[in-house]
Order: sequence, then structure tokens, then C-alpha cells
Amino acid sequence: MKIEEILKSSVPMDNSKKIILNVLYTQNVIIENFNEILKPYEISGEQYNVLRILRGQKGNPANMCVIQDRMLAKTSNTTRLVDKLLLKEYVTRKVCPENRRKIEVLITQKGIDLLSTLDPKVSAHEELFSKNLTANEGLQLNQLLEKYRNQ
Amino acid sequence: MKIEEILKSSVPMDNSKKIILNVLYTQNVIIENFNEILKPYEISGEQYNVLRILRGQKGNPANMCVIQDRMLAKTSNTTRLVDKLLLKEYVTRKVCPENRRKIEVLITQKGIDLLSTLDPKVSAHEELFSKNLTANEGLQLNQLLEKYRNQ
DNA sequence: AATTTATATTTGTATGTACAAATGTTACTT
DNA sequence: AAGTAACATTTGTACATACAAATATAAATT
Repeated sequence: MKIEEILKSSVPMDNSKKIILNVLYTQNVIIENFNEILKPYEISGEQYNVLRILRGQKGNPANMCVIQDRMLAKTSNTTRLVDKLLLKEYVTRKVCPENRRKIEVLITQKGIDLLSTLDPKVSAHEELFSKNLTANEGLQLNQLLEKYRNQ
Repeated sequence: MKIEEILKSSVPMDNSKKIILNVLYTQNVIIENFNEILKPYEISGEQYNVLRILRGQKGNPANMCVIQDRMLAKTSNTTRLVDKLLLKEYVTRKVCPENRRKIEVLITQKGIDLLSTLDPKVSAHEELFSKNLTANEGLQLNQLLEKYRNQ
């Protein structure tokens, strides 16, 4: 559906406004759908994101600022996200011995197992949308978004 | 910058995953930039969105469910957003006499004035990004997003 | 007319976001 | 070595999101 119909806009919009609303709305659709997948596992999208980053470390611990750095929303509060994951025993946390300012966060086997369970569901989610586009259109969409957001 | 560089991903990603991360990240960039504009006026993005919908009513009051319907994030809590706007005197709120279940929300002159001040800044914000694309690319981006999100 | 169902909104709770200030540790400067 | 600056993380506060339950009113059913 076109963005004007979704927002029931009465007046015609500039294309530049339409792009913004389209990006924002598409993000909402993606996130809502993704939350549905995560819901039975009682984990939030941001918590999932942290776990995914930790698995990507392949056994090496990640500091808070490394996690922060690799997250989409740079202003998320990593401390509190890790707190929640710690309660569920998906991660461990200890002070770095070489530099006592830093914290070393590691994913546990329980965390890895959760991600393994989620992997096929996440892939299906990704394809649910991208299947609407041809391979070429998918590449184009990525290129346009990357070009668009350069400030 | 490409999404893999931004997220410092070590492994190559499927294009379908790349699209999702690109949409999410682009939304973050747009929102962050927009919040910068609103900050001096002590209004949040969602509050702005409600005001914009109310102005679009052209003098007619809007019920809570009408506002909800026209918002991007369908799960936002309209009651509490309107509460905040009421405190700042940007809107009025009264029970609908024909149907006492409904609430009639109207933008005040103060609210309209605020939007008028913001209008040029919002337009500049929209163009800040869209200027990176040709007119044709802009149209294409909208079409691809609309095609992409059909479930 | 009383009961049930549907509609519109509000409230409560947990989580997440945005931002500033506070805390603790290390590195640098004099 | 003491003081200052820089770095890494935590904490506090206000706002927003997600979702379920509660409340109030209107419409439909019996």
C-alpha cells in the first residue's frame, strides 16, 4: 500500500517527505513483525541485537563500548540491556583485569542455544519481505538507502 | 557509508538482511536528525506528529482513534501524548457531546504557531537527505519501499 | 428493561530511548 | 607524586513503546 493511503493523507506530499514517511513506516512494519517472532522467547529486539553482537565475537569478550558501537541505535543503554540478559543467564559480565574501567561481556551456551533456535525464524523474517523484490531490486534498494542517508 | 562498515560486520551478509539493517539504520539517522530540530522547542517527535495530524483536520476536532489511525507507530499511547500537549497548551480536549465515549482533540492557535515556526526547518530536514538522490531515484526509492513491505 | 457485545479511551507495568550527571579508573602534565 | 584530563561505565530522570487490563458509554440482543 502507498504511504498516503496508510496515513490517510488528504493533501499531496512532496516526494522528499514521502521518502521519510516511507522509511519510518517500513521500519515500523519490520520491527512489529520481528517482535512477534521474539515474543514467545521473552526477549526484546534490542536484547536480541546485543546477543547477536556477542556471538559475532566468536568467544572473545566484548566491552560495553564495543557493543554500543555495533548497535543500530547508538543511544541505547547498553548497561541496562546487559542487565536484563544477565538475569536470564544469556551472558556473563566481569571487570577486565588489564583495564579495570572496562567490562567484559560474554555470551553463555544458553545464549548461543537461544540464538540457534531463533536463526531459522530470523532468516524467514528477512525473506518474508525481500521476496517481494527481485535480486536486482534488492541491491538497488540498498544502494539508494546508502546514498540517501549521506549527510 | 555502507551498512557493513557502519556495523563493523566481519562476515558478509545476505542482501535480505542488509535491507532490514539499512532500513532500520536509515530510520535512526532520520529520527536523530529530526530530534535535533525539535529539541529547542521541547517537543518530542511523536508529539509533533500528533500536532501535524490535528492541523491536517483543518478546524475539525479529531478523536483519539483518528489520531491513532494516522500515526506511523500504531501502538503509541495517544492519551499520554495528548496529555503532554495539553500541559503545553498546544491542544484542547473535550468529551464529544454526540458520543460520550469519544474525545475531541483540537489544535490551539499556540499549536498552529509552533508548527508554522517549525515548517521551514522540517522542509529543510526532508531535503537534507533527498538532495542526495535525483528526482528519479527518489521516486524509485519510494516504489521499492512500498513494494518491499507488502506481506 | 436487563443483559450482552462492541466501541472508545484510560491506566498500569515492564521495557526501551535520550540525554545529562555522577562514579571509578587510567593516562597525561607539571 | 599530585593534580588534571580522558576514558569507560553507571545512574537518574523524562519520555515513549508494547501490551494487557480496566473503565465508561453506546448499540444490539433477548
